[in-house]
Amino acid sequence: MLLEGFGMIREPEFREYDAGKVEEKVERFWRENDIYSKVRESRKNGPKYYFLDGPPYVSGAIHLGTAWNKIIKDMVIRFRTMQGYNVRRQPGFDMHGLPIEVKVEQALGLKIKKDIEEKIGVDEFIKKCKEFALNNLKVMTEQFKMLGVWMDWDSPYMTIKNEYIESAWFTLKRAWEKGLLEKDKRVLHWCPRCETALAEHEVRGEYKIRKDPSIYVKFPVEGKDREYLLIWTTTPWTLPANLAVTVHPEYEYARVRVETESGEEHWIIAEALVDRVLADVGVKGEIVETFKGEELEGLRYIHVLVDEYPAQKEFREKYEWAHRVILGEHVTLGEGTGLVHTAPGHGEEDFEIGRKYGLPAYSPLDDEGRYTEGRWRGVYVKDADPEIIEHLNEKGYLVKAGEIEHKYPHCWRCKTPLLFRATDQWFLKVSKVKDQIIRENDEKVTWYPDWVKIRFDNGVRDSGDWVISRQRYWGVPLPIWQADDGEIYLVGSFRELIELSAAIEVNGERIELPESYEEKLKVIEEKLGPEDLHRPYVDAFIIKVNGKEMRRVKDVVDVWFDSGIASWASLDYPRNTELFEKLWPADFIVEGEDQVTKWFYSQQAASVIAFDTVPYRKVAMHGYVLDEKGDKMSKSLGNIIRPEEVVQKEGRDPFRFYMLWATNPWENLRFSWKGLEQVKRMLNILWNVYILSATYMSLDRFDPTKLNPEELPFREEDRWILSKVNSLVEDVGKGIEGFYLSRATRMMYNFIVEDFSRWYVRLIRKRLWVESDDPDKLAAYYTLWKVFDVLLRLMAPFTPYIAEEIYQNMIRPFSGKESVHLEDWPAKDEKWIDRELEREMEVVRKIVEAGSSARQRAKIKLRYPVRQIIIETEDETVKKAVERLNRLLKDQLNAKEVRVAKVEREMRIRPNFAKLGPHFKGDAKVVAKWIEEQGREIYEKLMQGSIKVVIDGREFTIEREHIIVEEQLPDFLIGEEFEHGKVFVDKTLTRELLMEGLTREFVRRIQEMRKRLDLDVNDRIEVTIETTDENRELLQGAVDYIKRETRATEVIFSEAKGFVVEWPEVQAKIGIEKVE
RNA sequence: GGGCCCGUGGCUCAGCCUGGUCAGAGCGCCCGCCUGAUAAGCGGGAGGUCCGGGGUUCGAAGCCCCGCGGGCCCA
Repeated sequence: MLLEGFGMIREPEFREYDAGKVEEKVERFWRENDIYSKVRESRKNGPKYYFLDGPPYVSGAIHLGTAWNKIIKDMVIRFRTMQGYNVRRQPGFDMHGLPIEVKVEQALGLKIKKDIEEKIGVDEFIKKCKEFALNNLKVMTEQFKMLGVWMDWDSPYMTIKNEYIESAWFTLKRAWEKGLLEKDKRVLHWCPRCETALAEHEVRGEYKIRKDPSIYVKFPVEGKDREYLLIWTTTPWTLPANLAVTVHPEYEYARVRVETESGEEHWIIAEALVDRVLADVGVKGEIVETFKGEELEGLRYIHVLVDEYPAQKEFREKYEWAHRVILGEHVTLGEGTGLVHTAPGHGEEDFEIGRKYGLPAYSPLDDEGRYTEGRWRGVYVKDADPEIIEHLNEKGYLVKAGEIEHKYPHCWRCKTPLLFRATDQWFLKVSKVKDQIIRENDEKVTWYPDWVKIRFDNGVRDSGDWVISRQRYWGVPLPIWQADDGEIYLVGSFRELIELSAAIEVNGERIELPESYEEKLKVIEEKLGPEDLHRPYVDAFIIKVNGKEMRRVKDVVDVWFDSGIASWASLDYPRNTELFEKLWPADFIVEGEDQVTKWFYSQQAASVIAFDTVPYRKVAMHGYVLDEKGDKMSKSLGNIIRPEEVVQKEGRDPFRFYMLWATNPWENLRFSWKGLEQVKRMLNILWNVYILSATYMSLDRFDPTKLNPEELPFREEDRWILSKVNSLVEDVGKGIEGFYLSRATRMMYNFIVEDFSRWYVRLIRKRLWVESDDPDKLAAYYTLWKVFDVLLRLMAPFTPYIAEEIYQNMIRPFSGKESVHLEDWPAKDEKWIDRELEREMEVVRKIVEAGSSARQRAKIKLRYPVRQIIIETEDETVKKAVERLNRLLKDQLNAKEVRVAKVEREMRIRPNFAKLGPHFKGDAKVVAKWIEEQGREIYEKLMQGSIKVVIDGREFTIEREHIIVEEQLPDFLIGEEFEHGKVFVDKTLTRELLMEGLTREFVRRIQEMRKRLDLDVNDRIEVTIETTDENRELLQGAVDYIKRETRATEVIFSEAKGFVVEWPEVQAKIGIEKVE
């Protein structure tokens, strides 16, 4: 049975490119035919390619940045798949953490942390968090699908799964066994309202302008009369915890004699800041002496609140370095006095430097930010600020109190100003494996672009230990069990937990567990429920190790640790080992630039701790998406553009291509609707070429499989575009491989617009109009078809929909593949590549461009032929091009003749600096000046060979290339320069040329009129023309031609009849009438 | 304060690694062309201190140094 329309190209379904319609249709096709599964299946036996998705946080909505990220990933995945790899393409989601807790708290109307345990209960709270996370995952999945991203959406990795949490436990246990997990005291951001430590990343971006006190305080130097260290601070409340003053060892410091209200005093200030500080506090003074900061080390001062804080007395006695000047490189001269008030319990740098000098991290605050001792005991620290200032004033230590507006970190959730506070936390001792991380990274990881590696290494070098404990609920529970005597045990798996468990505590009731594993499990399931490694389930377990009972430390793990272990946790390792052994490490990851010191880092840190090596081989970085003006998109600016909006307005393909085209991927992308418009136009042009091709091919029932390309009479332009498309294969491949994505897309863009549509189609148009099965036409068809065959495969990873739609009609009938996405990535076909031809065609285009420009200046429309066009050139390629591609030149320039020749003319001689420079070096200017003074005779001499001249008493040899010749043209020529010479258009209009041009003017207008009447191509007409005698005379000889071209039975010069249009441009009235 | 990146016509970006072809493209603007892809397509033109200042060089958008502005990260 013969199926109509099967096995051949059909009339396209949509005449116009409507991205939405095309995409909807293709989406349906994929779904109904299960193309995605077929693609996966088809590469099942290919070499492994482990792509690892950086898990987006399940915040609920993706933004343009997330979209960009996934678009890049999808493009790479599709590309690698077409290359034959069996790509792991599992998406992931980051689902734990404080952001979700906060959302849930808000939804439940909880105000403070205690509410969670007291009002709702941890169990219920966790349930809600989980619900929330899963729900957002669903929403986001739909959004990603909407972008045409082909990943395994049915089986994403989720950080909340038991297997995943167990993987975290395993990793932490490894760390413990290697001595890389420790409990320690650290200074961290602390929210006094939420009552938890906050991670760095939670504080990031939460620095808000705030008014704070700005005070200068003088610390009396011990044993000196009226001599003080001058310090400046914006946090008076930290003064009770002051333990030292830090100066920079290298800076110059000055002892300044000042006149105060209470008399003459000496202040110590950084020399560079003396003027500014004195002006600021409004005191006159002069420098008495200067010295290096290091000379101040050890100088003791009297603590200004020592009476109010008795603990300070003890410190003074117990610690050698308490209340002394110490040295620190972190001191700057940007603000303050160059002497930094140092409270190790309240500042990160203070803590570090304090530790170096053996000072305690004194931090007399409770969880809610109130002093636990001293004069202001029970007072919230920020409330104490004014009281402390007043008190210092009374004691005479206050030099000046003012206010300052500066950036200060706030809790992103409740907007409370954060405090720095020393607390006990758990750390991964990354500092011990830093060198190993850098070594492994340098050895095994390729970075795109390469300089990101430098940024990364610097980041690693600067990083400290990793605080992984959080005093919260929704996270991986820290698998640390502790006995009353402090002994610690790390549980590495669920099984181990069960094995070690002695009892569980449910609702305050202790239930002893039986001995055997199976029985235990049964009891646990009965009393506690099925395995769920979250709180509060795990909190219930009391384990017995070394004969001691242990309970879990209540903390959860920093959510960044979750994603850090993704490369093995997503493979369910170690609960299942198969995938891990097959796939690990990941071949490729790609994320935004903020991840350099986050996910790129957390992964390497966790991996080196667990496996002594890094978990990925190739890593690429992309930038941020900004708005058109370069501003960040934010709610407050109201400039947010949602991906859905873009997809809906412009379509998925334009969006995708645009995002991979707009800028180098590692730079920030300024999202612009106009740019998107441009990409759409490109796709529209491609579509038009498709419509054109498919329309003709379907009419002719073109079948490339019935042709033998060896026998087709390809013309130069055919061979040229085939060469070009094969070169494109190479360029695009290289672009993707090197992560020069915009290079790849720009190459494609350029090919489609410039080469394929603007040039190739333009050149072959007339060949397509031939009606019979002309081999010349078939060669053009075949060429068009072949270009599509290659081009569509190149485009498939970028614009999967339009590529598919065109493929289905143009290629599938002959390829035996159901989808373009089942095709292999094209291989460059060397035998088609002809660089010489490409160069020559380039020359032709330049000549046509220059010729058109000359024509335009001569005011000769393209419709009017010109007698001749002369190319003047020395370039061999140009000469060959003009010869070989003469037909094209004549055709495109509408010239009777195109040839290479010399044009006689007047000359002016100028020096050629580009050549003079390298030859004469320092003397170039002298020689140039000399040349400028010469006339045309030097040119003639140089045509004979080099000449020797003496300038300023020195001899120089001058060559032809050292001069540039400018010329005066004969009047009938009009010239235009191009890259390798000049193009001259002969303006001479003969009667014949005029006749031809005018005839075409009339034909065109008659055609236009036919179209306005909506006549069928086969309808015959009668033409009547009223025009000037001159025109009539010219047209008389072309009547037959006009009749043929316009399908007219008669062309009569008389009163215009029927449908009449006046054409003032050609001084004529034309009438046409349909002949029945 | 430190590290890395970016700064080219009104706008978005190429070019910079491998110094010399008058500094390129698209959008926008102005002027034309084409009309058998046509509510599309094409050509031409105007428009630039290549962030600023030094330096290297016969010659710098490009290499080096110092600034300025922006981004990310770290302090």
